[in-house]
Amino acid sequence: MAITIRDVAKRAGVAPSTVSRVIADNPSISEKTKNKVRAVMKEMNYFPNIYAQGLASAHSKTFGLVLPLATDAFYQNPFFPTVLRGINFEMAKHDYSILLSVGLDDDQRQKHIEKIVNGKQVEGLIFLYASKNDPLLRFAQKVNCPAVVIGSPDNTKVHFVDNDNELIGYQATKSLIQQGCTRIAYVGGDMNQFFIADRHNGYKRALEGAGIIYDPSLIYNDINFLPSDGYELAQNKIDFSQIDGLVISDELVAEGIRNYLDTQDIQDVHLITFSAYRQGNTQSMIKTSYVNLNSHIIGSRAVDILFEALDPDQASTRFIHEYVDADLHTT
Amino acid sequence: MAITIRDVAKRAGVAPSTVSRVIADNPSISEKTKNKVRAVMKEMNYFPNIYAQGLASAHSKTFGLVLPLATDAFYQNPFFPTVLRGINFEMAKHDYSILLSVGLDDDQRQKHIEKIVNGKQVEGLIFLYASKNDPLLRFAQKVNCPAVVIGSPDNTKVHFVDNDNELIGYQATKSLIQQGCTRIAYVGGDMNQFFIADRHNGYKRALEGAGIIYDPSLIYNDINFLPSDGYELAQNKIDFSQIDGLVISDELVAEGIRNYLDTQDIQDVHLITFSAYRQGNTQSMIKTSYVNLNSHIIGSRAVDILFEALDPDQASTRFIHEYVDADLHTT
DNA sequence: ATGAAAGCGCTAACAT
DNA sequence: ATGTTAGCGCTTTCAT
Repeated sequence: MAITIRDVAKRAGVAPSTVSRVIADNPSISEKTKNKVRAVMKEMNYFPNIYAQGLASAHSKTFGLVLPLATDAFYQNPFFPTVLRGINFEMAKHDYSILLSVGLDDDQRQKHIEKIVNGKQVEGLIFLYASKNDPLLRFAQKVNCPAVVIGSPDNTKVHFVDNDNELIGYQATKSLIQQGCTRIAYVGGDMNQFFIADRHNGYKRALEGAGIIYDPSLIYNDINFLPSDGYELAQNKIDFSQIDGLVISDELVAEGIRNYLDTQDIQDVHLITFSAYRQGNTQSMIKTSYVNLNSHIIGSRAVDILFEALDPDQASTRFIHEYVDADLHTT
Repeated sequence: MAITIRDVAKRAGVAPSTVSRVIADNPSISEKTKNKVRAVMKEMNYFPNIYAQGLASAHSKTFGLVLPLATDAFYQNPFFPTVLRGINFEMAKHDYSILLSVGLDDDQRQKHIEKIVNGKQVEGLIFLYASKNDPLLRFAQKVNCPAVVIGSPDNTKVHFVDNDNELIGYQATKSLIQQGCTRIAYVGGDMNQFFIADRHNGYKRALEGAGIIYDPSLIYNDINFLPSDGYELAQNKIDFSQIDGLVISDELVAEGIRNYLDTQDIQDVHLITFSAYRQGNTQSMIKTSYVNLNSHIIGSRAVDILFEALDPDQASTRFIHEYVDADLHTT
């Protein structure tokens, strides 16, 4: 058997509860006692049994992280590790752990979530995606499990954190307009994804604000989120003689498009895209501006919101919808 | 308070221990009793408290997953979600959970691992990367925590699963030779990473076996693992008039190179690369063969090996080094 | 095949 | 400021 709180207490000449209070850094324990107990803990290489703590305190100090299905191209996007870094950062600060939701299909995933939520292994859930009519999210709401979504779900009765996609679509487009562009195309993606639709709406509003007519033939939504997709789109679909600016929703797609333009020596088109973080290492002939999405902040805010939601002071039913600021970088 | 095993027992007219046995599907309980108890569990929406189970049984049914630092380009590689899928699959089968290792630097990560290992929150660790002289791996060994590395670490006293990188480097190169190539370049990466060095060695051996002289000027190792890196390499460094074949260690890099070749209408060069899984959606002018690494199997084998390592029957000290078969696909 | 009872290692009143 | 004590909800001998 491993070494327990009683062993430490005995050796330190105090009661187990005192050791427990030292672990929790309870202010009612004198510094002197704390130091003595801590010395003994170190000396004996004592570590509290997390499951015993969890059982006794009814706090698992763990959040569940719900990922999209592993086949999703999502994982290849810098957004994922960036937001994960933000979550890590905040969780580490609070000394909380992250439990991954396991499962290869919705049914498996739901069973697992059910188990860890009802089994009190997690105190809350972070959804790392927002999809339409998500059964897992519905489940979390049904069992009244605190949850926060990263992205904008089709469900306002839930906490979520996201960029203001309409706004950044607007700002990005406006920035191109201010640089003198008048024929601006938009490369989006699946319009069922809200952030795509929202950025598109912002794009549209910016055009209207500048008195530029919205031309549906300049909208490219039939595309996935990989560089090769952008490359092929640029090669086969886009007529660059017709445009002088391009708003690109996905940064990997933008990379593919930029690659294509470089080879063709097309230089008279402005690009703007949205970036989870700045790599800064791509030298290109093309003028590429970007909107920094500060995705790591999205991650850390999501964690904070979950802590707020856990707070028992918050008797009332309310939902936090938070938008993280993005900042524009023009070149 | 939530509903407990006693509540179920009372309602089912049995002892708590009987309910516990039903949960564990203990064969000494009659089918009749099992059915009755299960019905009551369902009726009362009972879920066992995982922390209470863990405390009483001394089994957390959880493995820790140690990821590389979140800034790593690793996350953008299809390898990551693919191997994660394999891990998921196997863990779900065994009804185990995955706890993520939290922390933004080695020190934080080590503290966290120390806590979850000594605190009995995890029964073993899966390292999702292999780096030289890894302090976290050393730590796991020091505290005698069962661990398995995905990749080939510089440490043979540990379990690991990987592809046989020397062999697949050899096979890939040989395949080009059989297709008639004689001037074959190799695009690798950081030679400090063992899989890069190993694939390179296989490449070298294949050349020697065919009587082709190894030409250091055809080796490109100064490159990162993103499509843009491949693109730039192809554009600025590689003289395609000098070669007729190209072995490319990383599939994203290969994508970038292929993009470049497509734009230049260079078609008289064979490409071969290594792929975590087959996307199959890239139509290119270039002949691209690939070695399917079956990375999802690497993930599931890693989990199985950890279970083996946990098995108390294995009194002896031994280390499993397992190589997952890759298969060659030529076009 | 099932029940009774003793913990697992910790926290949290309640004392003092 | 610290000790005493009674659980937290489950598993697991040991009985029968």
